[in-house]
Amino acid sequence: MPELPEVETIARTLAPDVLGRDIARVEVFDPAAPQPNGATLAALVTGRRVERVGRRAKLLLLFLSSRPGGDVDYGGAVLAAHLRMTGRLIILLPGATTANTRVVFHLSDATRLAFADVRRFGTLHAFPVGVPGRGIETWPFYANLGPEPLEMTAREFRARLGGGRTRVKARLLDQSVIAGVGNIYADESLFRAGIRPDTPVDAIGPSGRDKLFTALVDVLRLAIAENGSSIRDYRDAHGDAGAFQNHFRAYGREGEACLVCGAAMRTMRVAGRTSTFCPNCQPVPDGKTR
DNA sequence: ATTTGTCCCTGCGGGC
DNA sequence: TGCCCGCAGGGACAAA
Repeated sequence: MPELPEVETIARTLAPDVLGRDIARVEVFDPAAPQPNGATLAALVTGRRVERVGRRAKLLLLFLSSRPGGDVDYGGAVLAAHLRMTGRLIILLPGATTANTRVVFHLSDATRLAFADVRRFGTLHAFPVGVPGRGIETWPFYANLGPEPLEMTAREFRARLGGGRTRVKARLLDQSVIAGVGNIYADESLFRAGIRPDTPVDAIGPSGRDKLFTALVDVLRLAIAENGSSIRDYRDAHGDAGAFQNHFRAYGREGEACLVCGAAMRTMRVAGRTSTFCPNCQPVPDGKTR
């Protein structure tokens, strides 16, 4: 579930509770969560200090300090969490527990950071910094990520959308093209741009691409400002829901009236995902759309 | 070379 | 009321 705005929100709400603390102990309840395994991950992160909290695509990143005095000072480590569909990163208050806890990081001041995940699709990866061949840049998923949509130019977006008969929504969801866009924000930006999800990218001209880029950036910024979208599982690091679901114009509105023209919203399957659109405001392209 | 389908896993809501 | 089916925000992989 968590897409770019949700992970961004988690990073922001997590930072005050973890920055400057050391990771004292890692408690693994589900051996499948840490990659490649709990012992390796724990060895990489234990004893390090959280120096920065960041996000790349849908990955939540904890940048950890070097470990002077250790056997080998690797110059730091990076912990990367991917929450997939139902993962959560939650700061546990003293005595509190949370359901479906898979890993708990015990920090130096008794702060506990829990990684919980009902469906267990989420993963945790840890990488050393400064060790050739072992850094996060060697992780194919990470290495292949496209640029951040909020850090790219319209010109770059127009080019990266590419050509061919690939459907535009599939291209938007391709993390190697643009990083961090998922089903919700793809549908929302296509609706705002007036482009059907199954439009071949070939049929979208420069002005259509600019419109789509503007819509995407707007939607992502608004969603970040609203602390993300909480459909069911998503919560920030303190367990609070986001509010952007109250601003959806397309996602989840099948059968409801289009907020622009009143037509009944419809769904279709694109790139293996349900896609909601307005048959009137997002028409089938007649050749080259401008 | 792309692109679609299947699978990972659990829970929930709708339909019967 | 209760059961069953389909579907859910993502991505890896196999196969067409």
